[in-house]
Amino acid sequence: MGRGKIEIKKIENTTSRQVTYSKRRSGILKKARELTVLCDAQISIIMFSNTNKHYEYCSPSTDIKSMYDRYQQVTQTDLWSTQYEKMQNTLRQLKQVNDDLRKQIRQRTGAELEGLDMDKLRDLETDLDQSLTTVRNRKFSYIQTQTDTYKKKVKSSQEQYNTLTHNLVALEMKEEHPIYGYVDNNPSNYESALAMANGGAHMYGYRVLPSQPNLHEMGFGLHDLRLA
Amino acid sequence: MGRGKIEIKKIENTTSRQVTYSKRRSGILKKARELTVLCDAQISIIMFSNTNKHYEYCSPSTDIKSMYDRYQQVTQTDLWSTQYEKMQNTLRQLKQVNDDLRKQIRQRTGAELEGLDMDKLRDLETDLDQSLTTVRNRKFSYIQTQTDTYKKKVKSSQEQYNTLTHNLVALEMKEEHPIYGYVDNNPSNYESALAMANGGAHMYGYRVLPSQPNLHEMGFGLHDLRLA
DNA sequence: AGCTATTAATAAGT
DNA sequence: TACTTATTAATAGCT
Repeated sequence: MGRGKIEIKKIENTTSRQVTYSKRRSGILKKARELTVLCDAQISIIMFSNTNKHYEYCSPSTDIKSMYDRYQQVTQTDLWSTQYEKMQNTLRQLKQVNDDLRKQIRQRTGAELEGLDMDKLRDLETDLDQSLTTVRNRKFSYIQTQTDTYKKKVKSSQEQYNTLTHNLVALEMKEEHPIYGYVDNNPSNYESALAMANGGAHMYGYRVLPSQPNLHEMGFGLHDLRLA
Repeated sequence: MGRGKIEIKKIENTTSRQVTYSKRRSGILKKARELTVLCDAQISIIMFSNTNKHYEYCSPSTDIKSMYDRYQQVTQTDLWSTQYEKMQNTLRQLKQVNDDLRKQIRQRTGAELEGLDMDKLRDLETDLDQSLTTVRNRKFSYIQTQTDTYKKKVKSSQEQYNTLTHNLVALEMKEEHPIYGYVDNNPSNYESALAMANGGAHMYGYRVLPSQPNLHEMGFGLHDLRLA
């Protein structure tokens, strides 16, 4: 079809090749469009010229990715969709686990108890009770640690104070003319300094709960918070 | 090009459509082959007929997947990798959330408390305490419902018993020759029958916990389990 | 699946 | 790149 018959082999003349590429390319795309309409088919075409320009056609009722996915499904070549579906499964499972965990938490906060029978309610109660005990123990152990730390800090502070005072006195004695007036070498404000260092009871985040039966047993009642 | 010109619209006659599909399909594939050779191009074609049969063409120097990969590189459209990466992100996030939820649960059971400061410990304690109260309330409400049900069952049973006894007596009176001996029309074993129906305290899954301060406040102490 | 009249595509030229 | 046209190729309708 043309002014002469041509042999089907690579056109060596670059210009001719490009012209032919352009013409025949639009020819194919037109044919593809026509076939799509005439026969209700779905066609995806991707073309690269040897100059790396690309052209494509895809039937309007679909898109390139769908065509490729569908192709893989049909041909069982499964280059990508297995992995894709595996991921989707994992995703579904993770979401399920997520929901389960959330429900567990909700039940642990006392919500959604409707589905639980007596045995499960009892187990949950026991569990929560034990957990509460553990958390309380932890809290009091935390308080004790903090208390010990503050005790040490106060002691260290007093030692430092004593040393400084001692040195100051020694210095004054040596220079034989006191610079500063009277210095309280054995301060009676020890107790109040201690209280400040402790920062008051609120520093331990202590809060009176409706029921704290362990408070006494643990030996950490409010009156015990003062340092020995 | 044919015995007559045709309009480009869907061919309604199924046979004609399939014939035309077949002819034009091979036409396109031939054109694609020719273009590949003539112009040193690379072409990938995937076609689906409306009967779901698929045909493809791909230039011999490449393959379909490469073509689609190259296409998405060139067009920056990222056919699948965006989706793929999105999924991987979602997956990572879900895993993280699950881990967090698990940690939350572990902390609610009193484990892994090391990272919590005083404020958080106190909050957790308060929370657990409230949850425990809720679960206990639920348990006791469960017990009450069960108790009510049993009460009704026992009453209904007694009414039935009364009716039967009454009928039996009436029957005996009518026939004037008692078949069975003395019948307890007003049984004194009501209380014990009730106890049996209750199945004893263990039926409620009642268990004495180390501390149950709410037991009394709720008015459902052990001594209250007997039916009024 | 073939046949062939007819239309469509296109090679070469402008 | 676009238009023209002689020529070949594709194919519609038929068998």
